[in-house]
Amino acid sequence: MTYSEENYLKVIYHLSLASTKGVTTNAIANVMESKPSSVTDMVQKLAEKELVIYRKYQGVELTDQGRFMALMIVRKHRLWEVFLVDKLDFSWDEVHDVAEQLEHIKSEKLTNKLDEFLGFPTEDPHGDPIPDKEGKIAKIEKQLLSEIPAGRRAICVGVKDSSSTFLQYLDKQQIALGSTLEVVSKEDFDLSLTLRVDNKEVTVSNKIAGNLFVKLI
Amino acid sequence: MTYSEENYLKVIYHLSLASTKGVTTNAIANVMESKPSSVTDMVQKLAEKELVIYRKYQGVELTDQGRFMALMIVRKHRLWEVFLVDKLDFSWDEVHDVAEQLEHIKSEKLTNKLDEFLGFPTEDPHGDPIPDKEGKIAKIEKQLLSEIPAGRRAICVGVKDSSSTFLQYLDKQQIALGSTLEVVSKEDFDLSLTLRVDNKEVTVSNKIAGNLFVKLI
DNA sequence: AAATATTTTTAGTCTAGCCTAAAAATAAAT
DNA sequence: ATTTATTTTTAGGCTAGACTAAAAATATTT
Repeated sequence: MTYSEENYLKVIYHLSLASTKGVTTNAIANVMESKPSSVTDMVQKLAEKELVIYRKYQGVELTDQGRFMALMIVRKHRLWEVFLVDKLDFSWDEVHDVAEQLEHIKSEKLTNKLDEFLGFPTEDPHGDPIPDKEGKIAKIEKQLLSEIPAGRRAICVGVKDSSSTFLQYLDKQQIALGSTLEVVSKEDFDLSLTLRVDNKEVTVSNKIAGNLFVKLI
Repeated sequence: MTYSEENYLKVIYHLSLASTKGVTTNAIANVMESKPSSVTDMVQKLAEKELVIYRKYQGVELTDQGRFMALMIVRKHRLWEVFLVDKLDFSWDEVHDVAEQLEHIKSEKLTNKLDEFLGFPTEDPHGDPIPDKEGKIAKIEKQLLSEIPAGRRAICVGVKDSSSTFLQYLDKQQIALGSTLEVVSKEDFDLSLTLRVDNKEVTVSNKIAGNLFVKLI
């Protein structure tokens, strides 16, 4: 498996979570910042290796083998993120690019020893679940903050967007994983929310609330 | 810098330690398990980038910039080896291949945080010195066991060959870094040595003794 | 010093992974 | 149901980094 093939599998995996149908050439090209024609080439190669099922003009789906490989890459990515934050004191908005490189290191032993060293974490610093060595993912119950009605309280458990601009915004508002948020009120006009966090009131837009995962309490 | 360019720089660095003259095309090709013609190509490319000085038929030398880059790769390689052994419980004969991959991860912050996390080690698990962030290497005084006369005692401080077969041989003889070795006798015929290690006598060939670095005590 | 052997470079191929431009298939709109 | 727009694929190129085979330079013998 080349570096590039691994990236394709990973992207197809992430896109296939969002839709039940086949993942389209265009969707892959957008995420990879490449061209649809390049995607067609690679997808045909992956199909020959039986990592994806490809039907012309219909998009691709992962085979069991392909999904497992994608899960192992996601596993490595998220374990390394935990390492960077927990052991090396990186902040949660700095880890992505480095983990993007580390996820390609090939050594099952390394991955599993790292997992052990970190205490078998089940979630990465953004609240995303970490597949175990069999590829199993512990289901996390969560909903978007934007779906919580006024008056309810919830704990912040994850982010949908993990871009550094969004994460830094949350830092500025002192919202972190584990923070308790009370939805004080919801504005009908723009669906913005007023929250109580650490006894301070903060107003966040609907866009923000639509990128924050919470668990009702 | 590509993965491949980094590997060339690293190999040229290691070869240039062994000889004062330019590093030859053939020597590089042998280490890289590639062909001399491929080396010529790459070396010309590195020369254009001013990482090496290249004179046709005369071999190459690293420029200051090239040497620094090579040192940073060696630094990463050795730091990761320490990580694998000290934190993840790898044995010293298992780390090379994984470190060979990890050395290419590009993040100064990661390298320096890792260095700190490990307690700023000065040597890797094979006794090789770790360059600091400026590229400085602490000079380690050491000599080959084969040069020690009978009757003297020395501490094992490093290995010249770090192939897993050699390292596993040392494990079997219970010789580790830090072990105290007493040269009981030296055979004139084949230059083999009889050593006392942990109150046990062991005989090692001249080839073994020529790959073990020690410090007299 | 000339002849031979070795090393190194050049010239021309090949593959992976990308690209552009054009053709073909599918989807949307009238 | 055509026409138009969009998406996807095909065809043909390009570059990095490897290769082989042949030519050129250097080293070694005699």
